Amino acid sequence: MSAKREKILESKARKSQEELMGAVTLENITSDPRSQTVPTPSLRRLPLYLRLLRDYQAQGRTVVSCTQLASDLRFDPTQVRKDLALTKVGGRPKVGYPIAELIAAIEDFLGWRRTIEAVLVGVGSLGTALLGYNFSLYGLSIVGAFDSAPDKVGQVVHGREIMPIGYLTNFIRQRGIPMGILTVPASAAQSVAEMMVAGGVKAIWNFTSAALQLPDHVLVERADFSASLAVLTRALAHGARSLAPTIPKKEVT
Amino acid sequence: MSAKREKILESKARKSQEELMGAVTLENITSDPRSQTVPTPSLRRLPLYLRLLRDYQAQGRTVVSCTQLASDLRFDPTQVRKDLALTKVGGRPKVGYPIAELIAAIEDFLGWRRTIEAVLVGVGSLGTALLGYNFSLYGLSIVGAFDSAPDKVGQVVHGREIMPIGYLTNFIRQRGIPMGILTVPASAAQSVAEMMVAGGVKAIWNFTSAALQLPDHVLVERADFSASLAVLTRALAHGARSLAPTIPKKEVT
DNA sequence: GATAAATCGCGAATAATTTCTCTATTGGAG
DNA sequence: CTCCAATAGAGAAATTATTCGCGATTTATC
Ligand SMILES: NC(=O)c1ccc[n+]([C@@H]2O[C@H](COP(=O)([O-])OP(=O)(O)OC[C@H]3O[C@@H](n4cnc5c(N)ncnc54)[C@H](O)[C@@H]3O)[C@@H](O)[C@H]2O)c1
Ligand SMILES: NC(=O)c1ccc[n+]([C@@H]2O[C@H](COP(=O)([O-])OP(=O)(O)OC[C@H]3O[C@@H](n4cnc5c(N)ncnc54)[C@H](O)[C@@H]3O)[C@@H](O)[C@H]2O)c1
Repeated sequence: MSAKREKILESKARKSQEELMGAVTLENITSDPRSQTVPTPSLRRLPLYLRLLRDYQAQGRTVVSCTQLASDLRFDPTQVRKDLALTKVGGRPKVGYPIAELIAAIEDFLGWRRTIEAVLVGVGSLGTALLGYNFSLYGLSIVGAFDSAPDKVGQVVHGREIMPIGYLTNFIRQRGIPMGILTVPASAAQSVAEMMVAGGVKAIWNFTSAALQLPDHVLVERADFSASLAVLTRALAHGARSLAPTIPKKEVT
Repeated sequence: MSAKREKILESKARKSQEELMGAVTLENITSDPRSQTVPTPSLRRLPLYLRLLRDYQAQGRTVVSCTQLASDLRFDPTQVRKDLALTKVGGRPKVGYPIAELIAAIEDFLGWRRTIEAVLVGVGSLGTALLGYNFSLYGLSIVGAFDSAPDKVGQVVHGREIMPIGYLTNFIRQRGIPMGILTVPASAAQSVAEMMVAGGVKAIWNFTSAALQLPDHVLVERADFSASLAVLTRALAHGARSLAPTIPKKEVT
C-alpha cells in the first residue's frame, strides 16, 4: 500500500498548518486563561452590536433587549444572546442589558479600550482613505505612514508626514509597534510584510490580495473586499431570475 | 404556562428573519437548480484561489495541485479540494488541476465573466479610492458616482463626473443598475439605501457601519472593516503575552 | 511492465456554529 | 396579590463546515 505514506504526507502538511487556520487564528495566540476559545463568527459580530449600542446610548436609552438588537441586525435573538454572553454582562428578564455596561464590556473584550499603535505602508488611494479615518473608536491609532515613491515621501497626509520605506523597520522596532497595515500593491506586499516582521510587528492587517508567507507567530488578517463581493456577484449572476421585481413590494417598516 | 406563547413569539421573530440570515443570504435568492446551497465560507475563499491561479498562470504554469494552493494560502489541502469541487473542474492525480480551466470556472461561478454595473454614492475618502480601483477583474463596473455635497457635484473623479444625489433613483431605474455601493457617512446610509432600493437595485455593498433596514428581497453585504479588526485587536490585547518575541525566530521559508 | 510517490475524490467522522426548547425571572396590569 | 407577557439563560438538538481515512488514478522511475 503506497497509500499509507501518502496519508502521512498530507497529514503532516495539515498538522504544520493547523496552528494558523480558521478560528485558530485566535486560539493559538491565546494563552490567557480568561479567553476560552472564542467563536470567530461571534467575535466578528461584536463590533456590530457595539455600533448599535452606541446609537441607542446616543438616543438616551439605558437598556436594550436581545430582541431589539436582533431585529435591527436581522439576526436570531438567541444568537445575539449567545454572543453577548461572551462579555459576561448579565441581562434582566423583561428589561434587557444595561447599555453602558455592555459597551464597556465589548470594548474591553475586543481590546478597544486601550489604543493599539499601527503603521501604515502604501499611501495610495486606499492608504490615504485609511489615514483619514478616525479609528479611535476602534482602539487603533495609525502613528506612522510610509511609502516608497520619492514624490510621496515628505508629503503630509491627514496630518502625518510620509516617511521613506527605508525607515520602516527601525521605526517599528524602536517604538515597539505591534501592528502593520498593508496598503501597497499586491506585488510589493510580501517584501513590505517581511520588513514589518523584521521590525517586530505581531500582527498585519492586509488589504492587498496577496497571500503572505510569514512566520507562524505573526497574525495576518485579511481585509478582503473580494470575499464579500463574491457573495454579492454570485447571487446577482446566478440567482437574479428569482429576485424580486424592480418595483419593490410594500414591506413592514 | 405562559412560556408557551413566548416561544411562539420568539420563533415568529426568527422565522421572519430566516430568509435573510447567514449562509442564507445566498440560498433564498437562488432558485437556479444548478446552484445547490453553496457554503458561504467556500464562496468567500474562491477569490483567493482565483488570485493565486492568475499568478501561477502569469508564471507560465498550466496545472496546479491542491497541495500547492493549500500551502500558499495556509489552508488544509482537503478544504481546497472541496472548494474547487464546487466548480466541477476535475483534477488529475499526481498532476493537479488545469489552471486556465479553473480560472474560467471560478470566474463563472462567481459571476465575474459578465460585468455587473454598479453606482457608488458618497465620493469621500473611501468612495474616491473605490472609484479609482479597477474592478474589471472582479466582474464589476462602477458606472455612476453620486454625492450630496454641492462642491463635489460636477467634479470629475477618476474619469467619472459626480452627479447630484437627486438623480440617483432615476439613473438606477433607467439603466437597470443592479448594485449600489454605499460609502456615505453612516448617518446617511439608511436614506441613501432607500433611494437605491426605490430605483430598483437588487443588492447593496455596504461600506458603512450602519445596520440597514430594507425589504427582504434586497441583498445587503457588509464590507466590514471592524469585523476583521476585531480579530486582530482581540488577539493583540488578550493574547499578546504568549506571542513570539520581538526578534522572530528563524523559520522555514 | 512493476513499483513508488503524489494526488484526486468521495464518504465518514469530527468539530464548530446556530437554532431550538424549556425554565426561571422580572416588571407591569388588573 | 395574582396573573401575564417579555425576556434572559442554559443545555439539547440540528445544522453546517472542516478534517480525516481510504481507495483509485496517474506519472515517473527502475
Ligand atoms: N483602492 C481601492 O479601492 C482598493 C480596493 C481593494 C483593494 N485594494 C488594494 O489595496 C492596495 C492598495 O491599493 P491602492 O488603490 O491604494 O493602490 P495605489 O497604487 O493607489 O497605492 C499604492 C501605494 O503604495 C506605494 N508603494 C508601492 N510599492 C511600495 C513599496 N514597495 N513600499 C512602500 N510603498 C509602496 C505606492 O507608491 C502607492 O502610493 C492594493 O493591493 C489593492 O489591491 C485597493
Ligand atoms: N475612510 C475609510 O478609510 C473608512 C474605513 C472604514 C469605513 N468607512 C466608512 O465609509 C463611509 C465613508 O467614509 P469616508 O471616510 O469616505 O467619509 P467621507 O466623509 O470622506 O465621505 C463621505 C461622502 O459622502 C457624502 N455624503 C454625505 N451625505 C450624503 C448623502 N446623504 N447623499 C450622498 N452623499 C452624501 C459626503 O459629501 C462625502 O463626500 C463611512 O460610513 C465610514 O464609516 C470609511
